[in-house]
Amino acid sequence: MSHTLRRGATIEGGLPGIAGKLLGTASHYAPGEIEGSLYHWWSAAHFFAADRTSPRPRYVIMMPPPNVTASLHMGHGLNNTVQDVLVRFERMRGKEVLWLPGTDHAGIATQNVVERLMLQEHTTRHDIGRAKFEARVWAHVRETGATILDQLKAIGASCDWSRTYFTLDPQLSRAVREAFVRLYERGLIYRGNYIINWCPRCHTALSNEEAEKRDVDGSLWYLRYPLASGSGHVVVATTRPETMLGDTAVAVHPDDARFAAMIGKTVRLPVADREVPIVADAGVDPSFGTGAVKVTPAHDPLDFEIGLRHNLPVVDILTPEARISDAAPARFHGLDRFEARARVVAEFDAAGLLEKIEPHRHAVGHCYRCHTVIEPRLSEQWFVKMAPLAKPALEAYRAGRLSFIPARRGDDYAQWMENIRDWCISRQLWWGHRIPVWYCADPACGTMTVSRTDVTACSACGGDVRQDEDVLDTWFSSWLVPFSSLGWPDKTPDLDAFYPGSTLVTAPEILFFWVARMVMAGIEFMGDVPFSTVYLHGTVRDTQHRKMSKSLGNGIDPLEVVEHYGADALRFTMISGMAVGTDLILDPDDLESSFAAGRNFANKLWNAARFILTNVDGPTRPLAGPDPAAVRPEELTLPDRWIIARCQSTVVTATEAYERFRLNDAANAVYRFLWSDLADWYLEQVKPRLYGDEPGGDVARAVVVKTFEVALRLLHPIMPFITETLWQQLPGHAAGASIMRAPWPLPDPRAADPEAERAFSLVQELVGAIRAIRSEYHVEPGRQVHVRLAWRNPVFESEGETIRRLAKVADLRFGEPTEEPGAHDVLSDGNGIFVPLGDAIDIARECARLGTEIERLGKLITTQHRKLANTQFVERAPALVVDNERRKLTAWEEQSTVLAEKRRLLGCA
RNA sequence: GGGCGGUUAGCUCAGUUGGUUAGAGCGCUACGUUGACAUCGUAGAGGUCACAAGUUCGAAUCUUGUACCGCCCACCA
Repeated sequence: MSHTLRRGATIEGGLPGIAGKLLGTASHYAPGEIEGSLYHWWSAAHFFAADRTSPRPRYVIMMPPPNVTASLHMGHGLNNTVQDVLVRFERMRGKEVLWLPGTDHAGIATQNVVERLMLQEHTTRHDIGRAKFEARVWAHVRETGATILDQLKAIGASCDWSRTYFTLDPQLSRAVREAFVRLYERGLIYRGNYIINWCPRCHTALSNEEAEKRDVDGSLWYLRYPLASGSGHVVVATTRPETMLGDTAVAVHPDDARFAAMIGKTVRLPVADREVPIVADAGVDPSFGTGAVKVTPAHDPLDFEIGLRHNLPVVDILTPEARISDAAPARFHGLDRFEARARVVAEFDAAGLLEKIEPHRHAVGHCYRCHTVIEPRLSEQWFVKMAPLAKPALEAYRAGRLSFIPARRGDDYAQWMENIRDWCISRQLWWGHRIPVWYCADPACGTMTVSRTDVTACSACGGDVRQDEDVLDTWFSSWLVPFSSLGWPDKTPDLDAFYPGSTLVTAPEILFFWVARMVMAGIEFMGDVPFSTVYLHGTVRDTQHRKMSKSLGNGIDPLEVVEHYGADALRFTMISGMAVGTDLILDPDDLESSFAAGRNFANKLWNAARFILTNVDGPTRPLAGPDPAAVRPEELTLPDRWIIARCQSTVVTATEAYERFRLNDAANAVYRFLWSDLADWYLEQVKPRLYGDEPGGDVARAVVVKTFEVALRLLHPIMPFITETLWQQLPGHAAGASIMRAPWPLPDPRAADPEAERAFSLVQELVGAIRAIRSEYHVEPGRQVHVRLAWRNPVFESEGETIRRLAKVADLRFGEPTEEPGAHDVLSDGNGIFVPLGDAIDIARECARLGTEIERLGKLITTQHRKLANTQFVERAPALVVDNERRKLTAWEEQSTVLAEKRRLLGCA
């Protein structure tokens, strides 16, 4: 198999700093000395780069672009490790892989960061003006911009860095304008006055998705509005009493008999001292509060609609800072909304108009960037009409062109699409893509020009124009990334080669912000979904299941983990610790408990490789194939056949697990093979042959190297550094080749060998049983014991040497009943084990031990008898199951008989 | 308020169409420096699978209910 280097790159003489390091070195793997130079080599050899001219099938992943000002946290670490695992897997499987990285300009977030910095310098963006502020942000971004991408390299991310993008790049900005203008031309973008989510701290509108709902313990205030006619009143319930300053009506349900007589009358609004009508509107829920609702069209979405239906005036009582505006009585001017709330309530109370206060828990919107309580506020903004975009995006999902892992996330997607609401895309920020709309300066003309290119004169009258002050929602550029990053709207070769992509890997938080919108944009602008599978992985949380965050101080710094444990340990922990649909729980106060396993595993591999390499000199024989030097089947010992079969089954298990995104299963399968099967058993078993004390050393070497090498390939996507390091040391591949581009191991059905697996597992069982007896009776570690087995078993004869060595047995004999004192046990096939221990044996203890075991078996046998005596079971259960149960019973009975006989021989009471 | 998940060993989690004597890693206990590895080896302790009822020859697995935890959605002011 050839390992083609990209773009003619060749690495002369192997890897700098790695070759020759392995042998004769310390017994501890030192990732820090290796990872950097390995990554550099991979990168320099263009192993990460995608070749658009390649005839191979494509595999494309768009990295969720981190915020340009972000620095790496565990969430990024997890997200990008998952992507890297998939990408490395598919690369080895022969796909032409593009993993495209980029950064997001992150409008609000970045602007906030820079504004905070400026605050320390005692200046604000308003002091320096828009142009200078933009320049200031650019300077900041340029300075810190690539930080997070560089940090990703430390965890081994194999992105195609040559194609890295930034959402404010000229090319992507052009795409944004193109998308805006096209949607505008299709009538899907409009401008209008609606109630939007307003963040009083960021001074901008937010989309519905950006308004984070949180349950808050508030109150429901019952306010009495006296009827203007003089006698009587109506009581309204509200969670925001201060908004009554902007009330322009009271509404009741048209069918509500309690208020029928009041409809059409007016109330005298206390505090604000205005007269407002009582109207009937079907939007009112008669069962909530008093059934009468105060109507504040400027500050509530439902009230706004009621206002439209009844032609009510709109009184905006709030400034952009959420202070009371001059639309309210003078004594309220400038009060913060919460101060005003207290003051309004106090005045109602003083006037005897506060009916009651009830505690009330309800959801309140918070800004997703700064967590300030959002104010619903009437405002003129730009919107995208979403229903026409959602329809085909929903159909694509229903038609199976888009699938989710875990599958139930598809329900969330469909539900959101079905209930889609228009997207408010204008933001009152300075950092972002400015809205490509120009207004004629001449009010008499009033023309609005929407343009792909900058406009300097009115398209109608040729007069001066001014551009819309607002910028677009950050997500308006992100949703185009699957194609804008490839050159759209131009028909570039990259776009042709790499759209649509394959898999999208992200956290569920941005399913609606980003994933769903990308699907809509992909279909709208490219005519096809941007990816076919969405893998939504879990969230990184602490042991109390709280999301890791800077503000909570419960974060773990991935780079610190890399420094202390190595990138492979970090990756192994994250991958093996998270199943599909579950979160990743880590303890920030105990890194050792989380990451030691990965480090230890890497170290185990390091030492296994040291051992193998000290005993392998040069190329090994092929295990199969036309090569006349190939190992012939009859040359293989039972342990050889066993480890080859285990290796084969690990290939099948791991491959399927990777394919099904069950990465933890893949990690565990390879872990178990390498540690439990290969290191604990096969390497221990094979030592004499490797040392040259026995014939067949060349076969043993071939088996060891081959199975180890296959396992390294299976593990490479998860632990790329250690696997590459060790793989480089193994014989049998071309100079300059990388495991990164080595072919994925293919399942070979001929390697399956159930007979060998069964036989060797009996050997394992016998060794384990003898060891347990040794341990139980505190036989000195160095001392050899004699072992007698009740009956002859060819496997134990052929593997006698192995058994003697691994269990420290002096001699293994068969069928010699004896009455001397010793310890007894029985194998699952009913074969009895006897270990004579002479004076070391405690007869009473041994009797008790056997008694306990017989009792345990007795219970099983009783249950089993009952089960098999049950005609219902025997008749209804599948024959295979019944047979199996019969076999179990026989085995238990045999074992029990054997143990009972042993007890008799010992003279137990 | 609606929808969806989860609850298995001290901790983090596996357990695929019901057939299990319920597993792994970490942690814990005892012993151990055997010619790869003490970041290791060997052996071991530890679970009425949240609770209750049901379906079935058989339930960790299916159904219903309860409790607790979590996620998503929602204009009852």
